[in-house]
Amino acid sequence: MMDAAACLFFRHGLEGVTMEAVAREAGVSKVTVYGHFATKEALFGSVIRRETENIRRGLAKLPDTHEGVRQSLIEVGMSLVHFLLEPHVLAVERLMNTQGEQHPELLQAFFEAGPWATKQWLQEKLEGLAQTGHLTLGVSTLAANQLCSMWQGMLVTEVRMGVRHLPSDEELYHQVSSAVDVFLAAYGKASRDNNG
Amino acid sequence: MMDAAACLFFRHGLEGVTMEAVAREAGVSKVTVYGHFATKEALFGSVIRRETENIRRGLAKLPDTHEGVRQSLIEVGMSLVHFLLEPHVLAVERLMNTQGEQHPELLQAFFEAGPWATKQWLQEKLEGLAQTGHLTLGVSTLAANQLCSMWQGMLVTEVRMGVRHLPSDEELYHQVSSAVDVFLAAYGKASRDNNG
DNA sequence: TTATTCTTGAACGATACCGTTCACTATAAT
DNA sequence: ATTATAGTGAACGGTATCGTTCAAGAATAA
Repeated sequence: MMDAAACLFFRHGLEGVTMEAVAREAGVSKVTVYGHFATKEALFGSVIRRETENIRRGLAKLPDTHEGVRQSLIEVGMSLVHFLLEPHVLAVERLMNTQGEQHPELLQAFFEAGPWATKQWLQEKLEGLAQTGHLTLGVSTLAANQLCSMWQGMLVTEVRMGVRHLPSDEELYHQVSSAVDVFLAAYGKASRDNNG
Repeated sequence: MMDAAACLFFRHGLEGVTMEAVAREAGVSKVTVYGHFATKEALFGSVIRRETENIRRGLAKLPDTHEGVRQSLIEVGMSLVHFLLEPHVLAVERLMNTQGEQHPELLQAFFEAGPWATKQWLQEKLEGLAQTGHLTLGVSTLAANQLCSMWQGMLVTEVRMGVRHLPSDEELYHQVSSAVDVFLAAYGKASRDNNG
């Protein structure tokens, strides 16, 4: 039943979905829907919270880093961008873009489970690599931000907004590996100055 | 009258605005509004096209690059991010995020006048700097994308979505200049390998 | 069997908004 | 003065959706 709602919200947005449509899609009666969710907003909130939790779990599965720094960062970057391009994730991002203003708590929770958690996680990984001498970081929070931003580039946004198709794996690899190389040119072990 | 509509659309989105509200805000009668715009969609389209044109003009005013590459790129980056953080620009981005699916032509026009024009412009500037020997580029389209992405980081998105306040000028300068330094570490004149 | 719970279809009142119509007014040009 | 142009307020029909109610059916537990 929440599956049905999620599916419809993903396709038509909050305002584009009728409680009757949810009921129909779920194969139940409208009264039953109202029996479980007092209002449409409540249903929407439940759906978003579930998907947010889903994102949290997905991000927790990002591959760990190891000593082969370049290869390692490329793997993480590919996994991350791949994940961000999954239909469910794109859909939740779209929904938060459209409904975030009306639902600040959901928006906050989404950011904490998604972008901010990712950045925090990456930052800690980078600091770890720096402490073992595999990187020469400046401000780690800036570095994580930069790497994340370059990994995604304009790609994720363009796909999310529907002005671009999904990239091929080669294209994605190009973008991610090039980002890692730029990153390592600045923060790699042998970098001469680390802009500080 | 379009000013009134723009103001309301910016605040409440397309669906959140009534033609009567537009009429009231503009200080005219609803019939008059319908006299100028056959339907609400038409009015919305006109507003968006006007604002898109406004963005195009704003981006055309970005400072030119010069031989002091680092300083130059910092200036451009600061100008760009400053511009992207202007309320009108943020508002249009928000609207395109929410209504882009329903209005593909407007969305396309917005991207061509905004993000894509910016990237194209930057790419040409970078190529110019490379030809005069001030940069050692790899794939110029990747490089422009990376620089743009690092300049903005997660900042613009966070502000647009309302989970963050406007940054101070110092904070912005930190982000932009650090991005330029990373960029130059990879593509600067004296870079050893330019990740090819 | 009986009682309880959950579900169902259908209909309802209330509200909101769209886009239109109509009869009327004001302003300005010819 | 007459005509044209543009605007005005008020009301209308139509449609859509919300959240609720009601009488009745099906399944489950005691």
